[in-house]
Amino acid sequence: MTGSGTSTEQAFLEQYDASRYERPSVAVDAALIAIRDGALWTLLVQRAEHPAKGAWALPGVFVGFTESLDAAAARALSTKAQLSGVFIEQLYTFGDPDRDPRTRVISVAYYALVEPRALERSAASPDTRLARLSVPWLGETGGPVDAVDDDGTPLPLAFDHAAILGTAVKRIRGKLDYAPIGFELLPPRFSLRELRLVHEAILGRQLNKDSFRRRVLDRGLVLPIGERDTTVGHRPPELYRFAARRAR
Amino acid sequence: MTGSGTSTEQAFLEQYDASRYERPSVAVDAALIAIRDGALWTLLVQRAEHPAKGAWALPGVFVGFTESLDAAAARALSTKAQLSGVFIEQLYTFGDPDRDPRTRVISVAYYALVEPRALERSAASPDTRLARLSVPWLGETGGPVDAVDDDGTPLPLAFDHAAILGTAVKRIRGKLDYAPIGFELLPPRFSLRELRLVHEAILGRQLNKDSFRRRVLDRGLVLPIGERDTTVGHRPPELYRFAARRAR
DNA sequence: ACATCTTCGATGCATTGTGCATATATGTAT
DNA sequence: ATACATATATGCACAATGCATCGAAGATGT
Repeated sequence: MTGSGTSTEQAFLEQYDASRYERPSVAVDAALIAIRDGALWTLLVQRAEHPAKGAWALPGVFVGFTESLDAAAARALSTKAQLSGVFIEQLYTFGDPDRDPRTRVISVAYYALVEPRALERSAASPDTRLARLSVPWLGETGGPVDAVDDDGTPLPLAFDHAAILGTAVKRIRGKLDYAPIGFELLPPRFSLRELRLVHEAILGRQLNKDSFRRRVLDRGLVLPIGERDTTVGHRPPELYRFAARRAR
Repeated sequence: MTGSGTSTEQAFLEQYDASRYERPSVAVDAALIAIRDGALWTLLVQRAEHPAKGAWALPGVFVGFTESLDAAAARALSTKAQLSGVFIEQLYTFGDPDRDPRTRVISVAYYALVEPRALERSAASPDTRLARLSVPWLGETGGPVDAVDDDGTPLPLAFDHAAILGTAVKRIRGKLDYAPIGFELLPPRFSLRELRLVHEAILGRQLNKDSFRRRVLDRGLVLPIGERDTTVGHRPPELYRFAARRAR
């Protein structure tokens, strides 16, 4: 039945052995997204070792042998960014054989939505930095994005992390149409203007003020809490809270 | 600098060694989706070996060490279903540590849209079968789906493949709202009724006939080719072709 | 005190997309 | 010839949206 050296068996073994016995490494990388000053920001970690030494990378870890992917992503956030309890979701898996020069590393990318203050706190150590994202495409075209330091200097990104960040931006833009995102990016109390600015930063374009107000209110996504923000320098806006936490 | 046995280094090594030296296997599994008789169908392969011997599985292969994920998915389609040149896209990565009883196997799942005739041809061998999908949830709720044989008998699915298929259905339903899917599931010439039945099968609900016609025509997604289908047993409908191939 | 500026929040109107009903057209089946 | 099924076009009601207008409510400058 088996053992006779036919050419079909040879072909089978050639193909099967290569994939079975030389296993790729599997990592998770997390694109942490926050919104501040009308722009998208992410958290980057400077690489201390080769390859891409000195370049800036997404926080990531290798997946433990008995660890789920979600748990590995949570561990990356907790060990590399001192963050926990944030919205996080699997994004896409990047598996170009040449994406890491050391060896074959397949990266299961995640994205997380974080309040800007929490992200600022996690960028305390000197090898981590908040970077502003510069998205060179409109809508959901897709493609890599650039990272720029607080003072405007570009931050070179390691591996294919520019593509990972671009995929995250594309995903978030797409989800905004039907999912109540933005909820994870704001404090518990916010004005409709703040919510709209979050949406505009994500989409990279301006939105109609009145349509946005009507849509959000008519759909019952937010509820007024009966207070106003008296710190704004103009007519104080009503403050709202999210009606129901979804998407988690 | 290094080598002094501090507890932090111990903790670091414990965490790093486990993930680095005992690597998970990485596979791709493909959910092939076709539409026939107003229902969703997929191609399943009966497992000849343990584990889950006799159960039905998605066509899949282990990822070669120097092989990209997309190439592995194409190889799964070509070697297990004799299919090539179809629309295929990465879906989600399933990494539950216990999803495969043999060892840790992380599966990068893909979904593909196939014309029903092509899928029928690929289900020729006795260990492959076309299965009808029974989706027990509405809209984009999500969750596992069941597979039923041609004659109505349920087909037990191996591993977490019911969840993979459910994720594929959910993804396709979501994409239908804004992407010109359905184009990969129909022959080059089709009537608006056939296109609508494809959409209804994907969404699992009926659509308004006139709204569908207007929307498709107004958006210029399809173009009349000036011929009619005279084989239908009623007034012959105009035949259309897709205006532009997108989504690939 | 007063004008000016900014944003808030409400209202009206035109446009567009959609669900639904109606009417006619054009084939097959009996 | 008649019934039946679907195609195709049109009209109407309703909802969502973009856009413009208007008054309200705060801060700031003179």
